[in-house]
Amino acid sequence: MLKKERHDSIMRQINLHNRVLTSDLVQLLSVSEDTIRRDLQELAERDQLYKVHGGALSKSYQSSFDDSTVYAKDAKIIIAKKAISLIKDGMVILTGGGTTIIEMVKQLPENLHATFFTISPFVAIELANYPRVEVILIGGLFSKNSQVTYGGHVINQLSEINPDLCLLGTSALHPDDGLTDTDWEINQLKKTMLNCSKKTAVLCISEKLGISLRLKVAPITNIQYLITELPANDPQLDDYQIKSLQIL
Amino acid sequence: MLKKERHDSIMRQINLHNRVLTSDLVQLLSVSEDTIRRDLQELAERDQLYKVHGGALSKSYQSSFDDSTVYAKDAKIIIAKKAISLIKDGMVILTGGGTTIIEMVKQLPENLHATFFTISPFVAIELANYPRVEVILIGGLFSKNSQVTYGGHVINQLSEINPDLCLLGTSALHPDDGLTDTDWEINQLKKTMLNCSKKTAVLCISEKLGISLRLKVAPITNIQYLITELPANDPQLDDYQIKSLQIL
DNA sequence: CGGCTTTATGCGTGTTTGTGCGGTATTGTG
DNA sequence: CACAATACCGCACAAACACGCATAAAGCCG
Repeated sequence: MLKKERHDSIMRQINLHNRVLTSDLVQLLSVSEDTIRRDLQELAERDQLYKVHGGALSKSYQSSFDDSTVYAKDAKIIIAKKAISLIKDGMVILTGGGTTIIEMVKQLPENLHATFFTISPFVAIELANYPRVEVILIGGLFSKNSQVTYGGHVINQLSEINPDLCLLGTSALHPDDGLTDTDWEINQLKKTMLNCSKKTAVLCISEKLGISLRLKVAPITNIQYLITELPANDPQLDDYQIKSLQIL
Repeated sequence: MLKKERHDSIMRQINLHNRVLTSDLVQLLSVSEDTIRRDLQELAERDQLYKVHGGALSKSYQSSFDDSTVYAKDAKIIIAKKAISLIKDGMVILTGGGTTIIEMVKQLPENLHATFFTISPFVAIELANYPRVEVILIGGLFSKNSQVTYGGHVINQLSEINPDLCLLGTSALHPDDGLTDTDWEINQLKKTMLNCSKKTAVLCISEKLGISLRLKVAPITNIQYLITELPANDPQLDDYQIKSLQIL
């Protein structure tokens, strides 16, 4: 087995399970521990995973929990500013949840006049600070993990609205595989959000670029705007330079 | 389980609950007490949490500690304890918003198995900490003042459910005028909540007793339980000693 | 081809890390 | 003060790791 094949296999395992144990990989790939260790080290140097004693963890898993405190906050504020440039007075906007979106909401101009639909209670609470914004919280089952409402009831209600713009946080974005996720229900939800909206903007910190998870939400051609903290001409974004996608 | 995963798991617990007990974590993560203690120590050294005898507290506990600025908190905790005595495993419960209700939710037994409908995002977020509780957030317009959802859409959805118990915070309760309020929409909302439920409990700190506001929600005979921080035989409650109303 | 370097891998040895256990000290509470 | 719960300390041990070295395959070049 070639080194590259092994690396791919390891990355697949990681994206699938969010974690790998060195000992499991030894068995799976039938090579020595040292080899696996060297593999993980290399991949870690390339920032493709996060190495820990005993194995490795997915980067996206990583940042979804404790990082949201300080680490990526600056990046998220940059993203927020860019996203806000898409929002005009009088628009009807649908948002998902996640720290990136909440950061954006906090940066909105004081006197914005708009209508927001959201599936995230946190977003609703933040939006309540804006006197001229109408907030509609879409109700349904409340997800303990994602802290958004989900399930059939939410999907039904989404099918009754047609917002001008949908703002989505992301688990992963890949040039070929598009938008992907790990949770089936959230996956359905994102699909519906995307379909019911006239346009969709994806807010995505750069370290989630190039990653592909188990479940496919939508091809990249279904998205109109990609917002990252990088400048639009950054080489990391080269793979996303296609006609239908505007990069901010 | 990798150490880092354990740390993430602990941090998630803390961010949700604002506190963790060492003994709970031992069970949850199936490792020895020493290991948990070392974990907490490490996280404390990294300033990710605040270690105390018996467990740890969220660093931002101060922010939720500022709900010590919540008025009459001690009284509300007493009320909470009494209200919980009404809740049995398997019940379907509808709650309103307000600090009293939120305080109650925080005091719920760890392993409660129940279904909660709520119009308050805050309540939903708190309830999400309980693994065996199903949370349904009723969606609709989001009120900037009361921080609950309201309006026709909420009323419609309420008419489709029939919970065993409705828990209501109160603006005012009067022996003759019953439950009253000042806001027209919230008034409609409370009426509907009361009507759709099999039984209703009113959570009310004593100083709101004997007050009557502009808009009438319901006569006192429509309420089954009155919960205050006072003992049931307190003279202040004499006026409420009627057959249909049980005072806790 | 033969000699040379480069790259990838495995093995042996000593080190570090993570975890549990037993015993003892400390803390909180009635 | 007594008692239980919790914390701390040192030790033991296995698992994971780092490093140097040996080996072998692959690549390169005159």
